[in-house]
Amino acid sequence: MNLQFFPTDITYETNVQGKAAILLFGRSLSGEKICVIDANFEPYFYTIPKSKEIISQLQEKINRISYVHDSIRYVVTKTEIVKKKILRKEVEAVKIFVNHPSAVPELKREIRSFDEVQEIREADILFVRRYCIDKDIPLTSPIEVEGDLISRTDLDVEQVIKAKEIKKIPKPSPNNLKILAFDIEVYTQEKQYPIEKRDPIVMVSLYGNNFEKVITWKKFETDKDYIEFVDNEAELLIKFRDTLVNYNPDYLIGYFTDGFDFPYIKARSKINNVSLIINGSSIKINNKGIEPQARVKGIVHLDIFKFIKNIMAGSLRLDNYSLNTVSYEILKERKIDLRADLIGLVWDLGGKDIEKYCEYNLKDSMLTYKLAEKILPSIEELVKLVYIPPFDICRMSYSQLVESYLIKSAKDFNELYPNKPDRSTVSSRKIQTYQGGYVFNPNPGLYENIFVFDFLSLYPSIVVSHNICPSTLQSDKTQNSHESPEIIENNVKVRYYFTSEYEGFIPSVIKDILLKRTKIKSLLKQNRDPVLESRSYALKTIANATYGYFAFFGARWYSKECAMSITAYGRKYITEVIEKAQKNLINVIYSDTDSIFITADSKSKEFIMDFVNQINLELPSFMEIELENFYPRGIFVMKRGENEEGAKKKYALISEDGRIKVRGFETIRRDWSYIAKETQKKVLEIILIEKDIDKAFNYVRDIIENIKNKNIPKDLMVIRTQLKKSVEDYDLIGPHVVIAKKMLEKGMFVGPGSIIHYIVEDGKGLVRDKAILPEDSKSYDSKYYIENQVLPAVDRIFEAVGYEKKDLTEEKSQLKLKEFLK
DNA sequence: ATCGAGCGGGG
DNA sequence: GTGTACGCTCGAT
Repeated sequence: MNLQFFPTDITYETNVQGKAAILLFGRSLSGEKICVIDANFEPYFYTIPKSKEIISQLQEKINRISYVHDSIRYVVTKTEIVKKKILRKEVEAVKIFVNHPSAVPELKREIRSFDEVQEIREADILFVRRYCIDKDIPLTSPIEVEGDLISRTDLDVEQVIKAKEIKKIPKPSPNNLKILAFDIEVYTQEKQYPIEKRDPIVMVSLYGNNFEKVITWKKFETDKDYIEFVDNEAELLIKFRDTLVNYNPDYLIGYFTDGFDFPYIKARSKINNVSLIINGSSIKINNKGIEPQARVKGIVHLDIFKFIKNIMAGSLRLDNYSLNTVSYEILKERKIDLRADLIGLVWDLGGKDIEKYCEYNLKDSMLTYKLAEKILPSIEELVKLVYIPPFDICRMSYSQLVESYLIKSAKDFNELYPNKPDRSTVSSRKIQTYQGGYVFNPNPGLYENIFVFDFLSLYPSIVVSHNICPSTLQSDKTQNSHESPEIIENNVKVRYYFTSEYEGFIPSVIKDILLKRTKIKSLLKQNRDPVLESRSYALKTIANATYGYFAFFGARWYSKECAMSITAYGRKYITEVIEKAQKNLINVIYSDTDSIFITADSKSKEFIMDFVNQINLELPSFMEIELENFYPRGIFVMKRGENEEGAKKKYALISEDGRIKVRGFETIRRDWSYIAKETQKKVLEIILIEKDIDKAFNYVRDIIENIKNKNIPKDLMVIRTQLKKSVEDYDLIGPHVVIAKKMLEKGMFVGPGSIIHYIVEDGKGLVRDKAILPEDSKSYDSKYYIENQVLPAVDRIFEAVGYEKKDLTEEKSQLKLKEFLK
């Protein structure tokens, strides 16, 4: 039979012959959920001999490899001698085919030890990724399969096809993929976070196209027909699984579901002794790295928080990335305002109030669904560009995206992609520093009418126009080579040279991206098209990350010389713009790498936009500056001349709609006391909204006075820290560990995950010696709260507007204020 | 100065 | 899973 479908998820299994077979899950054009199994693909990798002459000898030796380990056979099935390129130079390599993906790491170790071998290449690409690239199958775009229907009772799909042949349909068409969003609510004690071992899941919501459901296990009177009651948590879990499989979405969307919901569901399933099998497999939490990932076989689980945080945060510039904040920014819609830590109370009380939490639960899923509708097209465009499955694209960082795109592109250039750097290389790269982007530090202070411009394609266009690439870097200057601006390296002035004889691998990849984007943008000028907008976004995302990639310590195509040359050109271009602005009497207050902040002063918005348009006409092709936003007021706290590497960039801006954007102030964290967080927030508000520095100053002095006189309620003095492991496992005893021990002695429940609340009391010694349970505390250490909490949160702000730290603490220093106001 | 530990997101 | 894992800040030592 012959079938067209949109593949969404890819994995592999080992069949009865001991061979790997690819499983492609997806949706047919007629809307059925299907699985295509393709056993016609073999793993392979390359080795490069020390010299050309011994290549046949090496090939012979490799052909004979075969061994058994733990009763698994690892065999070289075939070898070929092939011509490849490394940084544009031709090499001969042995292409080694093996019987199974797991044979690759085994056999590569063996072959690497041969005397004839220079190095191993391309032995670390995932089998499924290799398949997508070699067979030219980008997921989510239409595929045609020729094959036979087979029966697979373990798979929750409508059809399973064993593929004979599979190929991409070149004509793009919009997909018909189904989205379902979900969210759980967990029994929570007041002012605490839930603990897996103790607190059950009380409800779960699911939201799709014309589909809404909340499952909960405590009955109450309700006329909401989306609420479904079950008897207990175990049934809730089973109902969740069944609802999911019945709806059978292609994408299952959540918000921080990798880090919270799925690990929680998994843990509670174990406690309730229920197994949630989907497509013959349980939910897998990959916990090996720092951040867990939750995988459901055959359904693409996307934690959109990851994509927002890793990829979109740079352009969103929000001060936190909670569902509420992000929804408000993107959808202009907020969460229902309910305290999540009171669920436990309401649940125990029972009755109609639980309904409010059902609505709250559903709203979270709905917001997540709506965010996915906005974001998914961009993820899908990246999937088609980079040839990585949506599951991985959603969780990738910028550098991984760029690297994956380069690996995919390497095939078109017959390039062998480089190996990853080893540990020692990584650590030596980490300590390397060099001149970065140009930073124009402002004089600290309060500014009005601020325009922010971004110099977006600055670095990618430099890469293209000056052919900057590890493959074009020359040891000496030659005729017609590109010469970088002067760079200071280890106190010596140097320049780098890049050949113009041929186009480098990376510049031509980036040029292709920029050309495609230019074409799309001109189409977009005629007609608005959400798909093209997403494509443009995807192209921009990759292009803008190239510079950072050259300088990233883990990069395969790392090049300090390239990175330095790019920033050197960048400094040249951005300082030229700054100089032109100043010639036009436009006041530049701040600039960092690729953004420029100016104040309008008496200039009209038209004047400034005209200036920007003029700059864009003069800039080389692809380069342009765009208006990022306008801010009526902003406060900058760094000093001009304080331009050393890594200097913290701190500023706060208020936009026309009254929202405050904060950069570089770190007090949104849980482990600061409320008094510190509140004071900082208030100070920024008074300065930015009320424009009253005087008032802000006196506000802080009052707070400090009140702390000294012990007039602050002790609730505001509480510091919260989470216990991450059992108390006996700690080597380093911090204040929260001491308190946890005390709580255990008192017979209170404390375990990994508990939030420990404490107050720092008067006394001698370390902070931990002074830490005390809030209910036992009679007073608090004023000095600690003033000097370690409140002042660090606000002192730089006041320095920016002309005060010193001591002005805040010393008795009566109104003089300074008067001086400043003159 | 170095190192362990927690934060974020989630409830 | 043909694999690797964040970047920063504070307190203790």
